[in-house]
Amino acid sequence: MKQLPQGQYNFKDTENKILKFWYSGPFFKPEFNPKTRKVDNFEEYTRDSTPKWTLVCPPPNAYDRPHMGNLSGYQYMDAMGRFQRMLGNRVLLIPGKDHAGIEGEVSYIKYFLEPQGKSKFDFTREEFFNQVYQNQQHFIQLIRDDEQRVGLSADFDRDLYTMDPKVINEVLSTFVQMYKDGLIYRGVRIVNWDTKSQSAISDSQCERKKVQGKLYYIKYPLVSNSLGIDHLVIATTRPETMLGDTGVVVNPTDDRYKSLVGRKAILPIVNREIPIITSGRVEKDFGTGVLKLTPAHSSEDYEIMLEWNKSQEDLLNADKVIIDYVNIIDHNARLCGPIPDKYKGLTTKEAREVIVEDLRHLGLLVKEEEITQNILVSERTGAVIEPLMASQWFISVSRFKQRMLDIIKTGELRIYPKYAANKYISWVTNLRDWAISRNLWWGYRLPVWYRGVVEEFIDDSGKVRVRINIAGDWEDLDPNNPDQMRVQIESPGDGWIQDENILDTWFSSGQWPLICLSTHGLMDVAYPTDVLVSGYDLLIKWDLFMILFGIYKTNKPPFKNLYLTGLVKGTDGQKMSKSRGNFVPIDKIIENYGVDAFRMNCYYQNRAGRDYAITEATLKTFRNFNNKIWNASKFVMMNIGDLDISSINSIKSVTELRNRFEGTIEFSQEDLDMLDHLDKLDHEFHSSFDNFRFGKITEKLYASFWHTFCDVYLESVKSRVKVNAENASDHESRKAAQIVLFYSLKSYLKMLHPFIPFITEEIWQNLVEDGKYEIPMMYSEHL
RNA sequence: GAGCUCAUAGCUCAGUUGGUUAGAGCGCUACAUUGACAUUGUAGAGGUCACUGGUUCGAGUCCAGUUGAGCUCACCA
Repeated sequence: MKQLPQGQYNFKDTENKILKFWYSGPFFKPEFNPKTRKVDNFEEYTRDSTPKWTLVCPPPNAYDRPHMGNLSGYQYMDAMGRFQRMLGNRVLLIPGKDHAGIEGEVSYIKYFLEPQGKSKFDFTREEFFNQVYQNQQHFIQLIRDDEQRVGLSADFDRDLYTMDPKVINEVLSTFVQMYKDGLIYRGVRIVNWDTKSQSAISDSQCERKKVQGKLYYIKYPLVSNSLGIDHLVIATTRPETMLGDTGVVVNPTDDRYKSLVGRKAILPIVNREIPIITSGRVEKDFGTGVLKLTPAHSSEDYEIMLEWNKSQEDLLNADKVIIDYVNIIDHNARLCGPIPDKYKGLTTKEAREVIVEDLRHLGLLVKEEEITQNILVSERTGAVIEPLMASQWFISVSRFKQRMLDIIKTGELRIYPKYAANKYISWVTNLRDWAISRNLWWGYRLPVWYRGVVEEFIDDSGKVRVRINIAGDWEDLDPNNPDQMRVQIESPGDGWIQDENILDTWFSSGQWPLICLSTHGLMDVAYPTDVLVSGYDLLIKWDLFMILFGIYKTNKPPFKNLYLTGLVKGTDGQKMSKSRGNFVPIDKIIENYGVDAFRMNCYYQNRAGRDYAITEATLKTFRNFNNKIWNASKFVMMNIGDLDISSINSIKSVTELRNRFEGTIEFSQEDLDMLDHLDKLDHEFHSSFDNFRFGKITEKLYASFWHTFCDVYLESVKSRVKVNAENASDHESRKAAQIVLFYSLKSYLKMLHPFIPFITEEIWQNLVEDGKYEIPMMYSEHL
């Protein structure tokens, strides 16, 4: 047995050495066969009856080095991967890199173009695309280095980039197929319009922001006087949108207004007659209990319109009151449509002032109130969202909802922590058709072709219309007419123009597990994958869309277990970010404390869904722990040099150990206590991986190694192993202690390895492998 | 407004289906050690388990309510 060098544990040199060793062979490939120590071919690997265990790593954004959330997430994936390998399973962790759509484009412009005083419009679309592509290639190498550095045992030969041509082709094929299946359509619908990026964005890309606003009370006259009432007062924070009102809504149970339902009001300024309808969505207690209905510029009003029109379907034609929309805001947030000329072209902000002033002159402004409101802003650009009607591409989600809910009930998908399933269920239940086109350059361009120039415009009645110019003539675009529009990957030929938009990031990343597996021919072998690890903030974004696409393509979720990690907090307990200055850079962590200490910090006392902090105090604790492991191992190895380990090396359980030496070696009580303790710990170790309780088991391992093994057992056997065995009983007592020391240390190394692989590998190679470094310890024997 | 999570030592947190005297790390105090390890050891101080009720032989744990914190969602236009 080799002896460990004196002194403190040198994590820097050791970790570099171990990294070199791991990457000196094909050890992280599932084709690696520990029995033959050779790489099987793909066929042998897929046909082998050994259980497969597969995990797709969430691809970090390729415009920067991985952040702390990425790096700590890897630790869970890697611990599970190593554990599964130790069980003897064929393990594949598939790494990837994400082009990051809107963020990729925005960050490239911000960090590379703006410093040169340029914008993307200084280049052609192709030039810009190639620049971003090249730039991300550079980062991909840096990211891969970081991933390897923190010990991620992924198969980097299978590293996949979302802008890889194979990936692009598969993403676009899905689009074409879903279009054929009637699940993707081009339609006019209300969207969240980001005026800054000039693009629609999905609900999950918006966030709420509290602002101080004003609530304006406005008189709407009635068409005829009734029971002494000649007007209604409505309250609104957005008076400028009144030009697009197509109705007035009250709660059906509101006695104040019951008699007015079915009659008409006159919309001031434009003098349009609009019906008074009802909806349970209207709050009686807010404002005056009367809502002005602007379906084109409020998603709530849009829903009320749809519900109302649905309720009218069964009525006789004469009794029907159908509500339509009037769109009066264009893509630049300026007024347009069937409105008086004086308002046309004003921004919504300018229009608000003018209209309030005009209402005041008309004597229709009753009062103004200060109010705190939650307005919708774009998560990425920060721009205020302008809800408006637009012709966009949508995915129809209704067909997936039931199945997406069922997989929770049937247990086909398990979410950790369990309570997060509630959030998933409520999001799926309320999922609306998903707008997937984005007005950007960096991403997958829609595989949609038009026979001529296509133009979206708002007509004189406030309707959004799309027209196409074929051979000089404008006609309305009919998406079902193949002479006007086709959905396919290749251009149909000369004269066909490709849609300018790109696909939403989640459209591609939602297919990620499917694409990773199919690209590598692994759908039959590894789908659904075993676990997906993501931050809980991605549950309603990425995770949800992956499940949607998984169900679309296979009727199964793409993973059996979803482990949601907490978010990483900084030294001050706040969410970690560079701008807050509570950020410990990974380079500094590795330099000062080592990767193993960082990894322990990620697991220790942590649970699914709970935020946790990476702090220097904790890192120091685990650096000290590693040093303790090092010194204890050194002590054990110094004292068992004359023990023939070959006879005990293959022993795998405490029971087996005791049977082997039954009648030949008499273990003392302290030996037996130690062995019992290890036996229990080993059970907990296994069950903690079944239950994803990493915090618990690392805490136990830490306490057990330090306090039970070092402080109690090691201290108690010192005199026994040091004695010069002159008489037979001393000699036997010494041998018993040596056996327990060896077995204990080996057990601890195995149980600690998934979490702190570097130091355990180094000690293992010397303790068990005689310093050979031929095969990683996770393969050298099964648990 | 709704939902979720949480409230345990100075700080960060464990405490699995209720069961002796409530635990760990860091920090603090005293002492020790040339030892495998000062990145150490031994001992110690420090808690009304947010509050109030209830169930129970027994509650940090279960139930109801109150207060406070955080997160998420949302139809207060």
